[in-house]
Amino acid sequence: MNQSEIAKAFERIADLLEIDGGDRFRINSYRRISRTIKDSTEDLDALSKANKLTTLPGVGKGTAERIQQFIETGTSDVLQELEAKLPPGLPALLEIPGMGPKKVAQVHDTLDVKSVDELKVVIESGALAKLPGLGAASVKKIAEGIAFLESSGGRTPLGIAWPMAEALVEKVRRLTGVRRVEIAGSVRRGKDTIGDIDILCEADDGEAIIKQFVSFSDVKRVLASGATKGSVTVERGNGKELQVDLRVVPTESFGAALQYFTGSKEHNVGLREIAAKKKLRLNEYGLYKGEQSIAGLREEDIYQALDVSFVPPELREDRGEFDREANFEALVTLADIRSDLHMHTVASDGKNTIDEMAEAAKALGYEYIAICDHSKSSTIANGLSIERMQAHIKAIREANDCIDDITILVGSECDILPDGEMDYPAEILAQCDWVVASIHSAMGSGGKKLSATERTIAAMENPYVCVIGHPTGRLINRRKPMDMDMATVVEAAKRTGTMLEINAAWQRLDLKDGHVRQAIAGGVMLSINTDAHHTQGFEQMRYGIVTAHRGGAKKHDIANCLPLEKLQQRVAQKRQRTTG
DNA sequence: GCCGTTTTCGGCCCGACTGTTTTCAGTCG
Repeated sequence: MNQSEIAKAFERIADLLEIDGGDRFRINSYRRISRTIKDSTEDLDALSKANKLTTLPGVGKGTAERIQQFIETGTSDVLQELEAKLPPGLPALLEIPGMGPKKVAQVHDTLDVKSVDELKVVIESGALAKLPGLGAASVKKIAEGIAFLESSGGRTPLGIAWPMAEALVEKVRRLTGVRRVEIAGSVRRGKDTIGDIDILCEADDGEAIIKQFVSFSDVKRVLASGATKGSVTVERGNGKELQVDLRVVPTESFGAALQYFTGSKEHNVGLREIAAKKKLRLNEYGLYKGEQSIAGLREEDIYQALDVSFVPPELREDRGEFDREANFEALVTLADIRSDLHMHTVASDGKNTIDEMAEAAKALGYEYIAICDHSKSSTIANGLSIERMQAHIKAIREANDCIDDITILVGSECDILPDGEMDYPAEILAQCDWVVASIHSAMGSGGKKLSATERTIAAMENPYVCVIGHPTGRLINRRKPMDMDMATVVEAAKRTGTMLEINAAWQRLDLKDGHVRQAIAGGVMLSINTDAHHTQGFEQMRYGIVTAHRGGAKKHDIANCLPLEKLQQRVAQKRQRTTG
């Protein structure tokens, strides 16, 4: 059983235990353990063998034994007991808005409902509405919950949700009486996928604002409409719906409310525990000593009053951000970015010319860029044959000679072939200033071929390979990451002096946040690139930046924050080291 | 289940909303 499977197993234990009416603190403990395992960058197997599992926060003797059991046997006594008692489809019922553990247990115990489909049947037959404590309104809510679940299509990619949130913020900002509007929730935290959009608004007459909000033209359904909170769904494409919550608060609570509604829930629990230890109470209206508010106007004031560092939104996930020595001040910013080191032109599958890409990059204030068109094996992407590549190299050099104030580097996004060889011979790669090596084919390679990890390491051994492009190959909601041993990849990257890419395209965000953390901990340099296929593609840099933030990346961890000469030195160093 | 500069046992975050009740349990964030 791998790490993420074990994390899911603990989540399942928690779900089943909750339906079974178990102790809520014990349930909470299992959920916390699931998250700890999911987020852990340490190798669970190694920790287990070294008897060091209990060094993980929230993991005691009992859990350590259970983890060991999962690793060795793929299950555990606790899980087996619960699964023997409750049908496997029950936890899925918890996903339905309006259905909690108590109602799930109730429909199972009284109506023998074991799945979402069986729940639909008892809704239709009217049996559900006859249960004690469940009236027509509750049943309607559950039916709508099922409909929403089926139409929502899971979580929304950040690249869709963020622009939508910005557009909604602008609409709210124009309403009369609105003083301030901010995006909160997981969009503000820059998570790669979003459950719903949260917007916070400062105004006096909440009811009037909410009324206008729920009647916006793009609203499909109104879920709630009160004096301080409105909840609606909007279309997000393909007939899918996305929930949007708007909350209206007074000036003196805006900071506290922004902190509260930004979350994450786990971060907030941690912060409130810190408050409780100081005999203070923290809620969405402020930080209170008895009845007296001691902070609430600004978000920063809350953290300061609790004597912890102000935590950037992207790092509010209860992953150790309250540590005393945490230093968030130097996190990389968009202004630190001097270049984009992965982009395509019309030579392969891009939409713009070398000149157009360079001019657009210059307009963004970049100092240098690397043109990285596809190599010969990427035939679908119109990859360049050796002859075309030779001509392309010449064209890039000429374009560079004709433009001022920006340097255009000759680059290539060169395929890593199934046998681990590069798609171009050394003579071609040696003519490049910058080589991105990527896997585009045989991603689920099995049989005699090398594993994704082995292919990646083989590429890193090549002296001309500067960076591994979109290392895991995932496409959010569309393609799973390749089965890759990131600890081994990070170690090899460090050893060979190869960088790893944070591909900023919102469909990828690859490396993802946890891997970014892992790479930085391993002393590996990263490069945040947009993989732009047209000039507007450069705008995706911000998705890469927030992903880097979530991994705790500082300016000095990012290659494209370096002055050009420093970057060139690094490239030269690797060539010397591995060739010579 | 875990955990300890108030604790090795008794705690473990906070409030709003909703629906079905007549004082609150369940759900949600």
